[in-house]
Amino acid sequence: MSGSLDPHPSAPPAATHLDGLNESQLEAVETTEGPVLVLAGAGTGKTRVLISRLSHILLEGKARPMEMLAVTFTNKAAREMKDRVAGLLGRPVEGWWIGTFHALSARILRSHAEAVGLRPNFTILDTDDQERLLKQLLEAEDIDLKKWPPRVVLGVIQRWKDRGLTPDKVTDAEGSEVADGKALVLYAQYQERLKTLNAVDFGDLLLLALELFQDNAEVLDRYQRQFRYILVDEYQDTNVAQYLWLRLLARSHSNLCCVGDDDQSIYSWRGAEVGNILRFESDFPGARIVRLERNYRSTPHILGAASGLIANNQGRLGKTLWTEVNEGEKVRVRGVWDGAEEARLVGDEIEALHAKDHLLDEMAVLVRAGFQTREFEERLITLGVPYRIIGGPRFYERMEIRDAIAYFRIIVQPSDDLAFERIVNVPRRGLGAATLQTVHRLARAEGIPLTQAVRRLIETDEIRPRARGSLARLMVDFERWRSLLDTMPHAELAGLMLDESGYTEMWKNHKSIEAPGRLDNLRELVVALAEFDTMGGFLEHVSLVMENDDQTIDDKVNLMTLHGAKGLEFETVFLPGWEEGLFPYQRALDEEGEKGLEEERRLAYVGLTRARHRAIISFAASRRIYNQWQSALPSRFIDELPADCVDHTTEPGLYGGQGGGEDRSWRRRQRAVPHAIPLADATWLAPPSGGDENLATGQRVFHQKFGYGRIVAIDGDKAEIDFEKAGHKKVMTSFVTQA
DNA sequence: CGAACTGCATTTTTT
DNA sequence: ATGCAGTTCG
Repeated sequence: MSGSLDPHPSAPPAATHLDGLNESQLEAVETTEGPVLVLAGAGTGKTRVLISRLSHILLEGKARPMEMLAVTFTNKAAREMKDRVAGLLGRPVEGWWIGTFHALSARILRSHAEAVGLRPNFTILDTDDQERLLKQLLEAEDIDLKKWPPRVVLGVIQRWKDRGLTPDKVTDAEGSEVADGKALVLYAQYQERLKTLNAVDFGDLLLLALELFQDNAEVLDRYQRQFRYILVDEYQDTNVAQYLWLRLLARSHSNLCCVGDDDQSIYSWRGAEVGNILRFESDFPGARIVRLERNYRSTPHILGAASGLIANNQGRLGKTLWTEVNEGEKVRVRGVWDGAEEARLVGDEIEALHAKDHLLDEMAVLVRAGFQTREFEERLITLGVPYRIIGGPRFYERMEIRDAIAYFRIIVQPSDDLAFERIVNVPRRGLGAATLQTVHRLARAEGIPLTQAVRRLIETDEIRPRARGSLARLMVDFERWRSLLDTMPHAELAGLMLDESGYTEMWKNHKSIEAPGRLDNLRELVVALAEFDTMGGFLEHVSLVMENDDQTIDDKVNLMTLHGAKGLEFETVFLPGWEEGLFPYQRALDEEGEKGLEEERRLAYVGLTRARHRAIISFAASRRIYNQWQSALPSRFIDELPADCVDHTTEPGLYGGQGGGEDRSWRRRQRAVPHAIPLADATWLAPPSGGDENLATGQRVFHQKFGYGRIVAIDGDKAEIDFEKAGHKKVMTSFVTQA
């Protein structure tokens, strides 16, 4: 999925689906039979190949759309593929199987739910549900939640699932030190609970599909016959379960085309196995390997720097990227004193480029970790340069959306205990821990869903009359809503539920700056719902597909993590924070050793290869982390960049060096006397305080984050401001400008 | 039941 | 520093 931000400007437009492809691209497209591994280096036109290949198979009449399976990792990539094939063919493609591993698995499982012990309306749990469920199990096992937080144990279970291991396949020794040695028991219990809840988690989608194929020869046979051509994008990101899934489906004909780049494998921490791509040839005998090495994106210096860097990794399949372009700037490497100065440097460069009519959209600041964006945000706000942050919380992860969805879920699937627990006392219905415990006890004793337990309890006087009344009313509501499911349009029903339950009311009465936004989100949710045929279909969409769609097309600087930048490209890329400990990240080194280092290096490679014309790397001598000043050494990755591709300068005057190509005197000194400088005093280098000195009470001002407002009071460098949209806030005066 | 307090960690992220 | 989560107190 090459740059939704900029689709290959240098590749010539194609008149037909094969026009303009180079020799190896053509080979990748035309080798339709048998296993093919396309090693697609960064910027080598991978997306074009994918699109052309799919079109080619369709146009050659080798398969109908429904006989083609195209697997991606993200919904975004799937959508892009769909759209671009449609664009190439000049018509939408109906009925083909394109989607993420998870979405495709879910689709298959819905048709064969009974075969794996589920009912077809099974729920797909989100992370929040999973953690709450596991927490209950941990508590029941008397495990210290401080020592073993649910998310850690869940992580262990997920890694097992990534490797295709059901509880019966895990060796006892594994995870024996996790959760007092009970990790495996917990895993089994967890799976048990999911079955009872008629629910699956993301890992299960893969695992159960695998189980379905393995245990039901006729089902597997059916899908093997149906999917005559299989295409996989980002193969280096597949985990073991996904690999097994593919291998089963491709077994009969082996018309399997995997596209990927081992040098861009940056997701091992979430189960991806580079080994899958490295082993492709032996896994699929007779496989054809096609290397895409001609780069259409970057200048030779950028490519040279990236290639030189990645050459330090062992066990690569190996590619040599080349380009016909032969001019361009060297990669700039710049040392600065601290993070603030780094932000100033980047900000100034952005302003300078912008002044020369470069689009802000074409510039990106790529950081190792999310918290690093803050310094740049602050600087850009001060400069009044618009920016956007890519990444961050997703729509369906917001509290109000999850709550609303829990209401929908409990209607569609009465046994969804997790949904019930989530909203039983939201809004407040006077149902406290005591009441819920009674409900739980009965449900557990009888092995029945919570709602059913509630139904029984309200017939008795086991619970206090107040709570009993509340629960009775809630049950009546559920029943009524459920009865409307068939007759009322579900968007309407959704709105009705949110109103009648008091949920919208709750946010209307909530006096916080977020409340109006939350109500907006709820409205948006209901609108989105209207586009689906059924409530169930919508829930599937929400759990598998829904994403941030604030794809505003304003001209803004892009701030994101290196991970978030994969697949994108920009004219200018800033790569700050190249310091030992931060990048490569210390923790990756501690936890994964050499493997961790290599993945960090791949991350650096990904970062560099995002740039078309300009890459600017920077590092700071001292950085404040968790309010502690730490001195830092330049990243080892900087040393690994070939000297002739790089223009290494330091701040003139600051370090005694006069800039200029190979000046390393600054580094030598740092190495000689690390930690020698009392860094806590480094604040003298901070930017001159405050922006606008003319601010006064009553003044109307603008703030990048909060919008327009009026100053109520000024206290030193802080001002209290009543914002029109965001409410009352205390902000630094340097962040506001006169409106 | 809700507000205040304390302790704690604090990469990367998709489905 | 900061924010979050879990706990404790009123």
